[in-house]
Amino acid sequence: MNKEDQIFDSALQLFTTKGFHGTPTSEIAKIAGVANGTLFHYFKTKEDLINSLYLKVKNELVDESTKGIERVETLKLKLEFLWSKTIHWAITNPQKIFFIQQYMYSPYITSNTQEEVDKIKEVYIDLIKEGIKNNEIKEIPVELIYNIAMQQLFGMIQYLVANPDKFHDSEFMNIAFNLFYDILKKE
Amino acid sequence: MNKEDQIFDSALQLFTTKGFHGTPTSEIAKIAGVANGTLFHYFKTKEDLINSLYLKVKNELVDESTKGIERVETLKLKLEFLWSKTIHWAITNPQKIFFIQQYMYSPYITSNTQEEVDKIKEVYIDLIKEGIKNNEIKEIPVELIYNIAMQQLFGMIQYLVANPDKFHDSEFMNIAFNLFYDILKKE
DNA sequence: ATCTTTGTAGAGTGATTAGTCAATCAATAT
DNA sequence: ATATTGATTGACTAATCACTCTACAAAGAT
Repeated sequence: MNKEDQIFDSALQLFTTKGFHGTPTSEIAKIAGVANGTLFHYFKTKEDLINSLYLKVKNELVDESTKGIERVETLKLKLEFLWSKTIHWAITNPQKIFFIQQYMYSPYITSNTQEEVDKIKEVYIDLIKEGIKNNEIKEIPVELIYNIAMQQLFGMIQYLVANPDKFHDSEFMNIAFNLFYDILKKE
Repeated sequence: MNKEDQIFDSALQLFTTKGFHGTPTSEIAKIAGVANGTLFHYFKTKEDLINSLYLKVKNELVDESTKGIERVETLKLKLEFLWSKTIHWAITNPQKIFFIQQYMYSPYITSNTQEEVDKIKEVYIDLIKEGIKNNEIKEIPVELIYNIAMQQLFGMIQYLVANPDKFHDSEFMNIAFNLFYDILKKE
């Protein structure tokens, strides 16, 4: 693994467990196995590091959850695909989802980064818009549906991280998905 | 206002805009209009301060949203009562809800504080349990329903803070509540 | 072969900060 | 009156930290 990724990994771990200003760059470098100065070769400032990390993790989440979705036919199946892929990614990367939850409202994430993140989420927004147009999703402001659905999904993930056995209970997962789908679908 | 509350106010404002370690205690004291030493008379450490603040704000949220609920008759009306009271409180105290969202997953909040917070939320849990017993709420693990409902509510609040005019659109608010109620209610 | 760019190191620095401390001050009790 | 307790102050300190700087190594480019 290259040094940049080693720094990312180390920063992810430390920022989630000790907070942004609670983590010295020297410790990030140490855990990453590089010199302090090397960190500043790859990232101009500590803020630059956390912003790059946030963007990277968000991108990974979207990429992982949408990879292969074009082969899925109906909207409902697409939503189920996204829903379960996201949960799967979250369960296997609890540190990353925890990082997102912790820093999505943080002042260390600049508005510039937030704008970049907003661009990424267009994939989801487009899907919702299409669903509304085809009369499959409720006619409610897209931003609202997106917010509610995302937050609800986070709530589900939280529960599954605390109760991992449920993740393999397919009956449960089916009910769980419908909890998600029912708020979106037009009856 | 007493000095302790002045410190709380100042800390709330600074922690949300500059982060925990991003805010010097000296600045908290300055904005609060007290001496640096006074802060440490009321709070043993800076961590003690943010934990006390978190507990205080969470308590306020629950108190404000449940005040007067005993006079409401049906479960559905109780839920609507809670839902709209919470939103109202959030809209009039955006700084506080922002603080909660930002620090609920933060490592600065000790597990001790989290336990205290868990005790407070029992009010909501009891209501859900009662609803399940009376066949009015879906038979799904209480923790899950609570998580999902809360997170969804946060999503709604986020949207309303960004679109404040919608808050006075009663038709919209009605649809919005049903978005919340539908995931809970047993059909 | 020589030059240029890029990566890596880690000691050093100037600035900042959480928390202490000794000294008053105010209020209440005895 | 006197003692006791708690409130308040702000200068001080020991430690820490983000970032710089200089030096050197490796790898391409010419």
